[in-house]
Amino acid sequence: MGIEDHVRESIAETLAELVSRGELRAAVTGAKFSVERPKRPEHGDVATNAALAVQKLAGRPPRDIAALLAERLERREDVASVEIAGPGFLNLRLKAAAFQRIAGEILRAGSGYGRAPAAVRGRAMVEFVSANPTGPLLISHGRGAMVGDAIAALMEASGYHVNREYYINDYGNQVRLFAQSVRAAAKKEEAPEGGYGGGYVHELASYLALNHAALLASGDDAALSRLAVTRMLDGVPGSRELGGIKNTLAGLGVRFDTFTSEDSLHRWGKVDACLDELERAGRLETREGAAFMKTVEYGDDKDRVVRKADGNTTYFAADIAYQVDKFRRGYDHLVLVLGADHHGYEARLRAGIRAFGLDDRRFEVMFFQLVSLLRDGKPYKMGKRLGNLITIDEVVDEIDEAARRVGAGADALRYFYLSRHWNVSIDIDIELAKKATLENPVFYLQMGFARLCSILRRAQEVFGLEPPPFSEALAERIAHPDELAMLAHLGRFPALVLEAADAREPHRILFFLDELSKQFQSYFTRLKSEGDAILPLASQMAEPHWKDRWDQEKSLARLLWVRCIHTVYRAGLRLLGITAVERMVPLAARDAEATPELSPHPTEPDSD
RNA sequence: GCGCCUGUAGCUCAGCUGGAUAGAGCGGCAGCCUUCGAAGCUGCGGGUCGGGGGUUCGAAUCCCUCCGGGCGCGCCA
Repeated sequence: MGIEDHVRESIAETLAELVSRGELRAAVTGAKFSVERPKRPEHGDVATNAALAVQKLAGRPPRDIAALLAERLERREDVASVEIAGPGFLNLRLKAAAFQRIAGEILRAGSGYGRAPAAVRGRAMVEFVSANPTGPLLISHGRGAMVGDAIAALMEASGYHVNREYYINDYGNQVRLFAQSVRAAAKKEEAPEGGYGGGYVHELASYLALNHAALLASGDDAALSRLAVTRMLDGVPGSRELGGIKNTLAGLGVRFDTFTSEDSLHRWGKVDACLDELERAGRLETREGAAFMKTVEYGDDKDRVVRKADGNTTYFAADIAYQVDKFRRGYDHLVLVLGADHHGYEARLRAGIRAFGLDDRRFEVMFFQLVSLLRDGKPYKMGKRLGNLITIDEVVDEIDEAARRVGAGADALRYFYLSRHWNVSIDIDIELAKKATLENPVFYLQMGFARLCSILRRAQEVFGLEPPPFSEALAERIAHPDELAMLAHLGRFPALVLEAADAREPHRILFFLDELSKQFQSYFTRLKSEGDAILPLASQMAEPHWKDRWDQEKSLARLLWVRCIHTVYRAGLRLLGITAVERMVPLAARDAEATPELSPHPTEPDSD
């Protein structure tokens, strides 16, 4: 439990005491109030508006209530002093023990710190990406992938059982057109009207010409489109340009539990069954030969066609069948991550769900805004493979190469995609993402973690010291104001994970880590300017009898504290899916021309 | 025209679901540091929170209205 939660509990108890003594009305016990770490140090370690928040329920002036609360709070174990400020704020100063206790909580929980017990909040499905399998993943799909994955991870950490699903749009006109485009390319003909062009179509065509010539010649569109879709998803052997959507996603660290095919919904008769059900319920109406679903009755702005005059069902019909099927598969909660250009869909989907008597409060749609790429502040221009469209693979490869690390591109994209709320549009500058300098926030964040690792490594290698287990005696030596402030920050992590999960806002975790990183850097510099250090410096060890002057207990206490930061830092990075790099590439090696090949950097096993 | 998103420092964005003198990064200026790991640290300057009205002890946050930007409004998927 973080500092704020402890204090909140104390205040709630104190309010209850005051009620039982007849000082306040009973109504105040349920009141909401804020407890926060104030921005200004003169407002104490924690501040609360409790007296202001309950004034109406109590029917007394806030400063009177504040005085009652202050008098009693001051007697509590962790509280050093209480001050009444302004209209009735309470500013509390806490004893060091309140902060030190957090270290014990972190070390006891280890890598599970901040995670709720598994699967206590029910089953959720997060559907994301679901890009048409008629082309490689583009840069804007990447945002959906990262946002969806991070939201799924957050929901898991907050106690949901989460299933990650990709819906494959492998039915209907688009895939038929795709197959026809591939066949045309194989014959060196123009793509059909509204069909697909681009280098990858030709590459796929020549692969099929070599390996499936008969099928190409057959005129069997259905079989050809099934094969073409499979190759788009799984890739064409030996082709980087057609590496496959699933491999692109794997390279981004995004894994799906299930892939559901639209075509299979049709084959299993789920779409027809869904329409029959609507028909029987009187939700359909035939107009000019087409079947309309009366979605207006459920809040849509116009009725929608579900079966066209030619007898074919629409995409919308399949989508309703799909959402309903998700609920029937037993999910309590559906999350759908879509690009902003799909927002027109929400009302009709919601209407469809309600038409089936399902509670659409259990259906959530998140529309992420679009992404544009820059190079040195100017619009990105690269290969003409897809005209102006940029694939994720291209960008990932370029960053991996610059950093000489497989995974660097994925980390950079994760960072930039998750560093902003998903409802604002973003620009990503690929030149910035490639830099190994302070300007690049991804580098800063990963370096911060590597430095913590390095301190722990040095402790072990030079001094044979492991971070010790938690003990109160040792924790009492964690006394530097910056150290205590950082413990308070770390203690907020579990509550933050819950807040971020419930708000579906991964960027909060990222901001937390940036702040953590900055705090440590600031501490580290300050410590040095105070002539202090976590471990003896090389210059000190050069002096005779240096060991006699070394306060080893203090070093141990600080190692314990560093271990806490390390634990939370790693947990945060893992939630975001950013690699916790234990050692950065040495600059010398980076500059050397001798090591052109890319290799993943060895990381130590997770020992939290 | 209607619907969704959005407008906060020169730029890019946070702002803990209504709290105190609105924050961070980058950029600018002034000092300091030269390393337990290389991202340095500290301070300063920078704001009608798009405009106007309302709700209340209190509004960047909630409501109304106007203005600007993005996206969407197919018997396409």
